[in-house]
Amino acid sequence: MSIQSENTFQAIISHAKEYGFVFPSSEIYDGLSAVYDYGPYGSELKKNIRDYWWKSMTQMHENIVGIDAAIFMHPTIWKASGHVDNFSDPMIDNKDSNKRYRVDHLIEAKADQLTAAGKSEEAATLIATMEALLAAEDFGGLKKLIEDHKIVCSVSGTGNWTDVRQFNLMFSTEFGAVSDNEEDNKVYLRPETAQGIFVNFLNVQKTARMKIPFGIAQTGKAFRNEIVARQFIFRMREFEQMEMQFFVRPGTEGTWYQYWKEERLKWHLSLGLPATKYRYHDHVKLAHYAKEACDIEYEFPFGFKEVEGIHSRSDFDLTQHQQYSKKKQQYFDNDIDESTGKPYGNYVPYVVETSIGLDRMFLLLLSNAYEEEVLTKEDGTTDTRVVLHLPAKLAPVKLAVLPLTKKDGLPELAQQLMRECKPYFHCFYEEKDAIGKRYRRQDAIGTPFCVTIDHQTKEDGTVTIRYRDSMLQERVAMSALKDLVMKEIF
RNA sequence: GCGGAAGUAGCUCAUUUGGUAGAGCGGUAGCCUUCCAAGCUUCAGGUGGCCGGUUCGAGCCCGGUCUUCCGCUCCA
Repeated sequence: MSIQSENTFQAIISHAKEYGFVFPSSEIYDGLSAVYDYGPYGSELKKNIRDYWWKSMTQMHENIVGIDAAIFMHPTIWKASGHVDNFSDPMIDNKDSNKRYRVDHLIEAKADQLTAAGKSEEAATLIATMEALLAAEDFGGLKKLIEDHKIVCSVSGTGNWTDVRQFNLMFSTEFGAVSDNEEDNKVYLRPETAQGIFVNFLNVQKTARMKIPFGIAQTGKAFRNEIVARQFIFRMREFEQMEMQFFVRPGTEGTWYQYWKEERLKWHLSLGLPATKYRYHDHVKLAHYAKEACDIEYEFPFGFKEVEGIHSRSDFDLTQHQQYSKKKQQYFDNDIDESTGKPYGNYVPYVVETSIGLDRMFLLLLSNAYEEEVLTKEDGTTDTRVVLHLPAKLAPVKLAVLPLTKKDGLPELAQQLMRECKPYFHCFYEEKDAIGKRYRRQDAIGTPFCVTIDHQTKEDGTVTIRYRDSMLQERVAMSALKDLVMKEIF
């Protein structure tokens, strides 16, 4: 029985803070908007998710290898990828309708009106002025131009505008200590990890002697200067991605797209997460690089939201890099094409991408795990416990070792068990407070197994293992414990 | 970015019209107990988000700012 209150999300955020999973960044300085830090248990959980993903990609697929590319990359990469151009347009908002316009679209529409009214000369002047101002990045001038021509919002009909702003979602900084010209030294913090894979495509293919089809996996931080970043760690300005780019022969991308679409959902379900909380969302409107795209969505407390994306990116990225870098990004395919009897030969591979947000996966697990459970005690009274039903293989702490008392040599036996298990998985030792209280503390951080050492342990070498989800207890040999836990977390 | 709401101890919240802040839970140290948050004792923890204004006096009134949540917008 669970209390699914409407404040579940709030409760999860509080719990994450109270038990050392997630803290607001720079909290003693009032925090930094949409930036969060992971605490002792949070960093363990996050690392476990990352490791599980990494292993499922690289270790479990012989044709997938990993890399770890730098966050700084050559500025031209972002021109080639389309990130610079697609987000360099100045925008303006109407304060009454809250509708946002691209400044050039707004002014061009006005020019069209003028032309239609027979004032084509005025229209031409307007366009020329606009282009000069855009080239000079004179945002004040652009706003004035809009106001001077009494351009109004088509929804509200008013000319109540905000200032003109440039919404580039990439963070930039200067590269190198001495700078004569800021633009020359401008570098971006990567807005996605994928490009680090694309630009290393040939390095990896050659050195790891990979044959198509093959994949390159990477986890790492990415940065986006989101206009609105909210919902706890769901949308942050600094976040971590786990991406895999799968390079395939042109013409086979549809099959591989289907394959990874299904494979990735299976990965989620392999963690024991409920299928009913998942759904696919196929994209109708596609990004500039995409051929096919879908999201794997999960039902968070605030609704169905994207956790992972699977995109068929065609040869867009490699072709762009080939063009901008003037280095061929081709692969020679020695396999025989049955229709011609000859090798497939040189081509730019197509790419199917799987891209999952690590922080979103973290929030997903926390949302799924959190429960305020009502317990009915033997005397009929009720009690509640807060428990995180995290998958055992991802839990920050796997085993809590708890001597029933701190006397009679029980701590010594418990320490012996600690020494035995510590090298294999994360253990936690505690002898303070009543046993029930210690169980509850472990429930709150999602520890799947607690072990109690009592007086009987001294006589027959058995201990009590207590399971987090069922709260059931069993007597098992202390010597069997390590293997018992190992079996559950692998 | 626009609109709405909120910010008091680690968490959840009190503090009746302005008079220099309390509780429960949690934490800590110890006693006692020993299989599901028992009890007793000890201690720690807040310049009321921050800055300014009004006032003899501000957690409370006013302005600004930061942060968070909700709706809209955005999300290559």
